Amino acid sequence: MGRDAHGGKGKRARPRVTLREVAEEAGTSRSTASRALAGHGYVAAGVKEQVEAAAVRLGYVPDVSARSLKGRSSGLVGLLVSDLRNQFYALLAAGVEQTLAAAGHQMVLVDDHGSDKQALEGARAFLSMRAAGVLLAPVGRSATGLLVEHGTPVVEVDRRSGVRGCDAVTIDSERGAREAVSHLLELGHRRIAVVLDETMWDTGMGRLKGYRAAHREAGVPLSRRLVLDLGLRPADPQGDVAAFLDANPGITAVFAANNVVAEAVWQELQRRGCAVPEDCSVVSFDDLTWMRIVEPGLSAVRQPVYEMGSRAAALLLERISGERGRARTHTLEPELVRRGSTGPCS
Amino acid sequence: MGRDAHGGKGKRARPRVTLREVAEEAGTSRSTASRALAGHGYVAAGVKEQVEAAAVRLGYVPDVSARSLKGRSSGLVGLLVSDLRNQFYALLAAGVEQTLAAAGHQMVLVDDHGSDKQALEGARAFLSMRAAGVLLAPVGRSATGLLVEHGTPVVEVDRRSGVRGCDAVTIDSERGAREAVSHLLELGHRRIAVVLDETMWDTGMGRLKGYRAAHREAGVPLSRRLVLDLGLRPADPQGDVAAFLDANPGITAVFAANNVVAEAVWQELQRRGCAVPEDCSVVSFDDLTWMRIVEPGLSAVRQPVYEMGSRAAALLLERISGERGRARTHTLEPELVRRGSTGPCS
DNA sequence: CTGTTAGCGCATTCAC
DNA sequence: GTGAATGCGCTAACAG
Repeated sequence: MGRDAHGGKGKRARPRVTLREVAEEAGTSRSTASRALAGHGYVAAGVKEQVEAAAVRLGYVPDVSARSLKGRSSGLVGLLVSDLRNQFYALLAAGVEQTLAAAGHQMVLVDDHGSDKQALEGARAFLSMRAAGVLLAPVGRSATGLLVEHGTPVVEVDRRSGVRGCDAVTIDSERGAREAVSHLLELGHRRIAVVLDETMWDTGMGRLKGYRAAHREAGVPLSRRLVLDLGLRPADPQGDVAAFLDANPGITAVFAANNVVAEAVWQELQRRGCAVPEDCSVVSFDDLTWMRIVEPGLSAVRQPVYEMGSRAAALLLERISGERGRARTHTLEPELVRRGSTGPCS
Repeated sequence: MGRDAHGGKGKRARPRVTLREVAEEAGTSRSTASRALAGHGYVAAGVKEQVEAAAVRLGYVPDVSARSLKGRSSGLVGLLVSDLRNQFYALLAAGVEQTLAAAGHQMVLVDDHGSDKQALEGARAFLSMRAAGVLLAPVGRSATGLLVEHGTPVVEVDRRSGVRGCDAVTIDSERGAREAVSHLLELGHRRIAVVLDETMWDTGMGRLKGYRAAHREAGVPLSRRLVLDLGLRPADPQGDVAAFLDANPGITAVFAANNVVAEAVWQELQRRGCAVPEDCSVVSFDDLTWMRIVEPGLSAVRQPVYEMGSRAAALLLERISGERGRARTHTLEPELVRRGSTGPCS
């Protein structure tokens, strides 16, 4: 009894099998064994098999610490997101992981909770582990800056920090927003509210611009009173939406700039018994699971989030394998999905 | 022109600042610098400041590869999940990340897509990077087995593989299911279907047991015909549910064993215009965002998923810092949340 | 309290 | 083709 269930890192842990032991088992030198396993350099075919067999027999697991100390980098790739609980980022991470794993890389996931300071810490951690590259949705310039400065390949996702020297994969927010709002305008709506939680990034600002552009195109005047900026991480988003709707009774449609605000808007509309789309139409930017499940379905601008993750990862992999050209930005196209939440203005 | 936007790993990358340079800058030896920065061992207060200042001035970033090569492990902690796109796992990961980050550890996230083979590869990768510990939702015994065998602390989450020597954090599936189904029985339902996607783990089997136990307690006979096992990753879950409902017209309530099957059930009920709860009541095991947003709200057994992640991480951290005792299993309690989707049997 | 010494496990010259 | 030697950056004994 009381025998350690856990080897922990203590005495019971079977000591690590090293290349040296594999070499001995195979009857070669360490360097030959190394070449045999790595596949580089010249090794006699027979010897190669011997070594591989020995490695399997002994349960050899290469040590990336040693390898990356010797070489340039660990195979690790960092991913920095703002809120893993937000399904948007979870899907992004899933896309990234998928592509990375297929290429034999591992993903180190750090959540900065929207704080630039934590992002910087994350970046430092990536540097510390000699990450082969980093993907991030910037919350400031510092993380990207530090990484680029140290020569770590960086690809920004969703937003761009403006730091020079890194690739990016984003979505055409303005265009998506324009389509969504044009859709509402075509349905006859004239007092359309836009709800956002920031205008400091291309995402929020782009969506606001698209909202405005659609109005201009349709010759419909804009009103500042119809813009609600909740700010990042609002204490009571739904309450803010409620107050806003109370103060602007003429609103017949709402454009929600992302899934977080869309949720607040939807819930508030439901709470006050507002019939959708009869009393008020709604469109969201960002199309998540719940939006196709609710009744009526929520019309939304679909972002290919998962694909954005894998594209970004693919771009990064190219840089990691030595691609040198100048910084590229891939812009993915969003797509308006019309469902039941948008109807003609009554 | 065409100056590399990317330093890549090539020439433009500023060479890494090493401890040696910090030591030179501070006018001490490498070991003193090391001690000063690490905080262990004796260092004169003044010298410590000197070294720290030098480190900051030079932008020193410690190299974990070197550190873990010397010591026992990198600070990395692995997390292996079955499907990051499933919000359940995303929340779990978020909880894990949060707790790990607070303790200064990084999380390496691997998605095995439910394949034991990929899980094993992931485990090997964790071994390779000398992970300090690993958290996983097992899809077989091999990953856990390999890890434990090598002395890596392991904590299983959500399910248990049965491999001895590792801690676990799970949810009392049986109890949660029993509550959910008892709730339906109390409402007068007598033909209650249960829909699952596996019965090979404590999760699926536990929920089935709970379903049965509730019936026994209420003295209501069981019928095999009321059990639908879709199997993991069914091609057309909604279609299967449809066929099942067609074949069993007497059903007045459905208990969905997890969020994935709940979605299929819900969508199918909607598609066929079945009024919830008037025509059919529904309860889900697992309470996700969309379930509180839909109308009527979906009654669900809430699992503290995020907390499960952080508890598991906390347990692992104890092991990592040397805790030796025998394997522990923490069982978290689920909680039935009654919403509009459950009503009296008509 | 501090510096010197000695590897951690591996990949890479370079002779053979 | 192969093996001996070297050092990646760091920390943990040791002496001083």
